[in-house]
Formats: sequence, C-alpha cells, structure tokens
Amino acid sequence: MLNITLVNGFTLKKNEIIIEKMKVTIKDLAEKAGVSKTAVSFAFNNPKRISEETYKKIMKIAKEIGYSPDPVARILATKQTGTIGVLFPQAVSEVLQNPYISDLIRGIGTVCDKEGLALTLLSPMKGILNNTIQNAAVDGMIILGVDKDSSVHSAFKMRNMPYVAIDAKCNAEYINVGIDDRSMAESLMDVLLDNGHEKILFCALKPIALDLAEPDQSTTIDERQKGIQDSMRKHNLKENTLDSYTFIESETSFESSYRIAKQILQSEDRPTAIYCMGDIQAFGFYKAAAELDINIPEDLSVVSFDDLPVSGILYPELTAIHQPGYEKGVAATEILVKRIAGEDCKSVRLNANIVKRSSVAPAKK
Amino acid sequence: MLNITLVNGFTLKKNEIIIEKMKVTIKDLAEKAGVSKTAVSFAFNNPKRISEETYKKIMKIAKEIGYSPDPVARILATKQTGTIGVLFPQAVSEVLQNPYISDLIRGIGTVCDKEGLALTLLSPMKGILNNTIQNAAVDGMIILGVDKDSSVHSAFKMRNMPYVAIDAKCNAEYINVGIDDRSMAESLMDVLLDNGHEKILFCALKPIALDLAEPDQSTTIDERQKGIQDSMRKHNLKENTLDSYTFIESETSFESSYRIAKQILQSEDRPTAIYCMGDIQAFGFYKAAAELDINIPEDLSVVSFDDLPVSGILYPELTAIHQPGYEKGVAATEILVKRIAGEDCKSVRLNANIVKRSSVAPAKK
DNA sequence: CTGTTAGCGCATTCAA
DNA sequence: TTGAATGCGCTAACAG
Repeated sequence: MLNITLVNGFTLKKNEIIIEKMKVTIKDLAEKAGVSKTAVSFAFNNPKRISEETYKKIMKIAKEIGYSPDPVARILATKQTGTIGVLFPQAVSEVLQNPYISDLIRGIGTVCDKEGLALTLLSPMKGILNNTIQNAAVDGMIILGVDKDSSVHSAFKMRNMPYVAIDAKCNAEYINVGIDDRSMAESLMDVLLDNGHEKILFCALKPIALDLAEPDQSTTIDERQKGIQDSMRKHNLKENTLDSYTFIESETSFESSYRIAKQILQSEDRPTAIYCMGDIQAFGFYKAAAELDINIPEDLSVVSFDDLPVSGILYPELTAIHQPGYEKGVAATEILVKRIAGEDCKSVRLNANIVKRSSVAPAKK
Repeated sequence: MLNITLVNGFTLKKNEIIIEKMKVTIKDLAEKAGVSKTAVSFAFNNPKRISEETYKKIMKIAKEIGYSPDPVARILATKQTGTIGVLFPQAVSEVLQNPYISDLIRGIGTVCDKEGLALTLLSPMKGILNNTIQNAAVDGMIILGVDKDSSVHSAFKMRNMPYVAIDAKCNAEYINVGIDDRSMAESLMDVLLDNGHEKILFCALKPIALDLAEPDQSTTIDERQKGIQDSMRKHNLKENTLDSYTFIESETSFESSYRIAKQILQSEDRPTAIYCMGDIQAFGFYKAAAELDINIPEDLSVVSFDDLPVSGILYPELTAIHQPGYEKGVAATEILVKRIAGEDCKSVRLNANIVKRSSVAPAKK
C-alpha cells in the first residue's frame, strides 16, 4: 500500500478514502527539538540523565505535536509488557457467571493496580489453551482451574514464563495458592452428618471439558471428595455409602443452578440436605425452595463453599466454608510479581474456616 | 550486562546466579531449517504461500527447538495487538464489586472470544485516566462511566484510537451504547407514586472522583433524575418536592449498601419506599429489612435498576428496570471491532423494560 | 513460489 | 551531559 506523506503530517492511503493521522514518533520529536532520539527517550524514562533545560524543551514540543511513546515499541525494547494475564479454562462469558471468580479477579486487580500492571483476561484460543499460553503478550500468568493437564505446564516452560496457579495441587512442581479443601470439606460434611442427614445431594460445578483426551476434573473436587469420605468414616458410615448419595453437576450460573434445584426439589424422594460446591448453587436452591414452599432449614438444610460477600443476602444465613477468594487473588498476584522479578517463591495455603449459621437443621425422621 | 552465550543455548548473566533459557528466534529456526526468515514467517502466518514440503520441515524443526513467534515482536510489525481494553474510572477492585459490571464484561468477553481478541482491564494509572489511554497496548477501548471529561476524548483522538462508551451520552460526538434511562426512570417512579408513596429514598451509586477539577457525575444519573421529575410532574407534584426526598449515595458493594440500609431503616422517620439505582443496593436493603423485621413490600417497597440474573434470588421478587447489561457489552464490542476495522458506526440505544413484580405495595397511611 | 531487504519505534551501550 | 549506532524479533513489500 502506497502512503503519500502530506506536509501537514497526514497520510493518504491508496484505495482508501480515510485520511488518518500519522503517528508522530520519537524521531519527529527529536528533529523538531533539535536533539537526538536518545535525549527524548531519557526525557520520558530517566529525566535525571539530561539537563533540566533540554527536558523542558522536549516536553514542551512533545505536547505541541502530540507525542507520547508507542507502548508496543517500548515493550519490544524493554522486554516487559507491564501486564499479567489470568488464564481461564473456559470462555470469559462462562466463567464470569460465577461471582467467586469476580472475587478472585478483584484480588488480582488490587495488586495490579498497586503495581501499575494491566490485567488481561485470557481464555483458550480456538479451544486450545496452549495457543493462548504461547501467544499472549504478558509478563506472567495466573491460571485458574487447570490442574491435571501437564501440557499446560510444559507450554509455560517453553515460553519461560512465570505463572502461579489458584486452586490447583499444592504439592505440585508449580506454585499454587489455595486452601485445605480436604479438611474444610470434611468439616462441612460433619455438620450435615451430625444433624442426622442421610439423604444428601452433592452439587458440584461442571467439570471443564478442555482440549484434553479425558475430561479434566479439578483436584479441588478430588480433595473435597476425600474430605467428605473422611467425615463419613468418622461417622461410621461405610465409604461406599457415598454411592447412594446423589452427585450432580451444574453450570456456574444462577439460572442453571435454579433450574436444576427446582427439578430436584420437586422429585418424590428429595434430599433433606444439599451440599453445594459454590454459593452460586446455593442461590439456586434458595430460590427454588422459596417457590416450592420448602422451608430452609426445617425442610431442607443447605451448606456451601465460598461464603462470598454477596451471599450475605441469603436468608436464613448460609452455613458455609468461608473461602478467601479475594485474598487468593492478592496472594497469587503478589507471588507472580515476585517471580517475574526473578525471586523464588513457594506455594501458599491460605486459611479458610467454617461459618455455622442457620441454614442447617436436624433431619426430619 | 554481559551475556555469555553457552554452547547449549543458555545464557549466563553477569552478577546473577540465574541461568536462563535463551529465547529461540525466527532466525535460529531459519538457519537450522536452511530457509529464510520469511519462509518461517509464512509457515506460521500464511502456510499457503510456501510449499507443503518446506512447511513440514519448518514445523518439525520448530517443535524440536521449541520455537514459537514472539507475540510482542509480531505486534510491533503488524501494528495489531489483538486485544481490546475496558477502561474503568476506578480501581478494578472497586468496580468489580458491582455485579452489573461483571455482566457487562461477560458481554464484552463473548465477542472477544468470538473474534479471538484478548481483553484487558484498565484503570487509571497513578490516578490519571489519560495516562492509561496513552500507554495501553490495545487496538481499541470500551469506556465505562466516563462522560463529562472531554480530555478523555481528546486523549483518544491524539492516539487515534477507536473507542466506544457504555452508559454515557447518546447525543455526543463519540459512540455510545445505552438505554433510555430517562423514560425508564420515569416508569419506575410511576410505580412508586401510583402506590401513594411520599417518603421515598433514592439510592445512587457514589459518583466517581477522578482527576477532574469538579467531581464527575455520570449522565446516567442526570437522565434518571430528569425521568423522576417527569413522573412527578405527571403526578402533579411540584418538581422541587424532590428536595424533600432523600438522596443518598453508596459504594457499589453489597456490604456498603447493607450498612447504609441498616442505618436508614432504623431511623425514626424512615422512608416507605426505596428507589435504587442498582440491584446491588437493593440487596443491601433486603438484608437490612429482614434483620429489622421490616416486611417487603408491606412495610417497605423497593424498586431498582438492573434486574441482574443473580437478583432472581431476592424474595419477594424485585420490581425493576430490566437492564440489558450483557447485551450492552456485546453491542459495544461489536461496534468497537468494526471501528477498528475502519468501518463507520453509530450510537446504539438498546431496549430496556420495566418488570413489575412483588416488591411494591401501597404506602401505609 | 521463494528469498532478500528494509523497516516497525523504541531503549540502550558506548564513545564523544 | 549528549548523540550515533545497534538490536529487539518479526512482517511484508518487493524482486528474483
């Protein structure tokens, strides 16, 4: 394409009616100011290196002609993008339906703001996670809900890119930020079993089908299942009793949870207690129960993981594992920033705790 | 810094104990494969341009030595970052407390996924919005809640960067995606006035104090105020009666809304109706009311803007303006993509509608 | 169909 | 304190 440079600094593109403003570069500014490109560069990045006088002159002319350094060129030269990525295993539109994720991102965003970093939301390109890992222009990544796919980890290694996982394995070769899902799951199950519940429905988040041979199941769920079994053993229930419990999966949206809840609560032989893997699911059951005139907790006990701020809206108040979502985001990002700076870091296990409130009552006989 | 290149492709940095893997570049691959850099470039970007045979050879060696094109260098050369930014007037950690924003981002993310674009969350750098506009490495931006600050618009012009606003002015010189806030606000007020309410509390979102001389007040609120006055006029209330109504502001978090709600509902002379500018605030009032044994709608009517999916959890169901948050995000991003491609576009006004449910009852005398 | 060549815009080393 | 020269890794116009 032929560019005709006009005197007034505009460019006329052949075959296009558009007249677009030409980018004013460091060279233009240097010429107009009668200094070298280096001087201009210093003016913007390291003013101490040049005299007060030339600094002022450069800045004055910069304003006049509307110059500011091109971010991309600067990135190429410095090898620093000044942004970190959050890698989701699913489309952004899916993932953001879960308020827990918002909480996580809030935490990540807090540190980014503090560090002057931008935050980019990344999801699989053409369904392939590794494409994204290879092509994202970021200094480091935080990965969510990706555990067992080791190709992910080697992709990071190939790019030599620092990354930190949230809610993945804690004993793995990468850095993870999480809680003790197993023992927390146990405590939550204890509450139900102590109250004599026998017909319990477990409501998990739908496992994510990636570009993997076998559909991935997050280790978070694995750990929680172990915790649930720990509790059963403690209560002298055979482990395989778990099979007689119902285990369902739902999407991570309120509407989907609600739909499933409605269906379940209308069944003949409905459970007396619901064990949710996320508040968003408890939302669905609360709504469905209200509509069906099923009282919580008299007719139905509900417990859940997360205890998000916004879940305070639920009435009666939810018995739940208080999950430090925001703090997870903060911790993971702080670690990532250190790793980008070349420091060594270790996995972190954050504290969680059970909050017993009024959504559980003894099972009716 | 002195780099000693070792035979095995590792670099040893002086004064550092770190041994880091050296980046393998297009040049390395071209040499190893015995072809030109161009051939390699085509192999990755436009395979049809080279023979099947060389393509295979290149890709094979690429895998062996672990080559993949550097995203930043590619961006510099193509002048396309492949990412769009969402510019918030506040820190990400603030803004994400409002589920309405998540809804917006979901919509934006949907189009980004479809188009293969990354999405970066941008907030003011060092408190200055224009810094961010100047330095972000994106192809275009969507701006939220920034209206009256014309310096923002000239900053975009200076960078020659396409942008689209959400919830800003519709008759402005830039492209906006929004709803008819004025008439919607009127309908909502009608409901309250028709039910005989006279002590109404208006609950707005706290205006955003930017780096502006005068604190900005979003035009959304302006429009809604006009709508409210329209309704009052229609009901033969003097406009200045509005002054006798209470008008408060809250942060956009559930906790903040709840705190304020609790305070207000405990006052001697509490309002009989609450008019919320966002669901998140209605959440706060529902919770506070439940705790204070104030029944909705018998003792307190509540109406709101947004009607988010997750607000379905509220009981009794909320009378609200159904706001197409997700759709706004989609529409704005579709327009932005077109603008980046050089197409001309116009502002869009999306449909909203009032959903009358059970959170309103006649005022008690 | 393939390869050569010339930038993209900036930061930075080194010499002046 | 300043400036000339070089390179970052890639793409794309152009010539072969």
